[in-house]
Amino acid sequence: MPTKKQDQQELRDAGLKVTTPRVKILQILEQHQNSHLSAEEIHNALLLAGDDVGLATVYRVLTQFEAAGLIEKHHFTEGHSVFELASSQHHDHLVCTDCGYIEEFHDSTIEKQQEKITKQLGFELVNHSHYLYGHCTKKNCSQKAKISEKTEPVD
Amino acid sequence: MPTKKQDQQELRDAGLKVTTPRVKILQILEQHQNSHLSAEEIHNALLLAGDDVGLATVYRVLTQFEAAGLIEKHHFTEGHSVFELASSQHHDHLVCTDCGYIEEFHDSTIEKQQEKITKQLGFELVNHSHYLYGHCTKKNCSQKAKISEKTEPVD
DNA sequence: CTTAATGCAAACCGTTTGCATAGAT
DNA sequence: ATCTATGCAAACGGTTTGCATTAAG
Repeated sequence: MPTKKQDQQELRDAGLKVTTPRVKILQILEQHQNSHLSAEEIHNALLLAGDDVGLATVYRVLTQFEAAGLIEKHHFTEGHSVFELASSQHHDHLVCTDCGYIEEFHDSTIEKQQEKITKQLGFELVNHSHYLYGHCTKKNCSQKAKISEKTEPVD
Repeated sequence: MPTKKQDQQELRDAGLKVTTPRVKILQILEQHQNSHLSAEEIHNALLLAGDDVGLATVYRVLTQFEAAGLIEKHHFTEGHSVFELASSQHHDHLVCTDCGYIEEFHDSTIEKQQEKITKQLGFELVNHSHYLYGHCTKKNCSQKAKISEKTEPVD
């Protein structure tokens, strides 16, 4: 986990002024390296930690972080953005539609195919978004599913 | 292009009552087979054709069509859904970030890799969403980009 | 005739923005 | 001291919903 000094330097390196909200938000993201947090979740985490940052500021800071390449924004589900610290190695996501569990993957075959397809169709590839949706086999998955099922009995 | 009778039968086969809005919307989608229309674009097309269907109905019908498997919903850009008639063969999309031009592609190597990855990580694959973003080389691409720039004076 | 579909307007919800104030350099 | 960042509340934009009305079977 980076120190506060390191965080401050990271912000400066990204061309951003060091402000309390920016440092706090960066810390939250670092403390949840393996999660994918929404703006509201980050906001709640800040409040829990006793840091009164406005939700609008959270959105503004996240936008700046993304522009600076510090974080990545994803859209696992429609109408809901989540964020994660940009990692050195690119990866895509596998999402369990029952419990929301996220697995990250990197597949060089797919990465190469994407380039190939794009070139073939006369495009220059810049970006991609690739999500796989399915059912995971974690032992606590069905439990979670039951809890979140509001409508019907599971069997 | 299917006849009105065929459209009506298609609706019945999908388990939907035959109503004017549903037939009209199905027709719009058929007339734009190669496009990817937003709810609002469909609504405008209806109005242009002299059919007064409410926007709320357009959304409701599209939701039903999707549930019935008649159409697919896509999210090329955040906060904006587009729809296309479900085609017999699965495909993914390549999007030009300059002019919005969409190219469809199917790649069996990628499809297989997806299954492989999913299985390997202990998931059962149900769905995926895969968008490639880049610059196309159509001769009218840059023009279109200029036209769609809202920031500059039009005259 | 009964039940489901539509139109309208209001609600929704995640996100953005205007403006006055606080804070960083 | 200057200029940018923040907080708040209000606006936004695509989508959904409640309710009275209309149309399908």
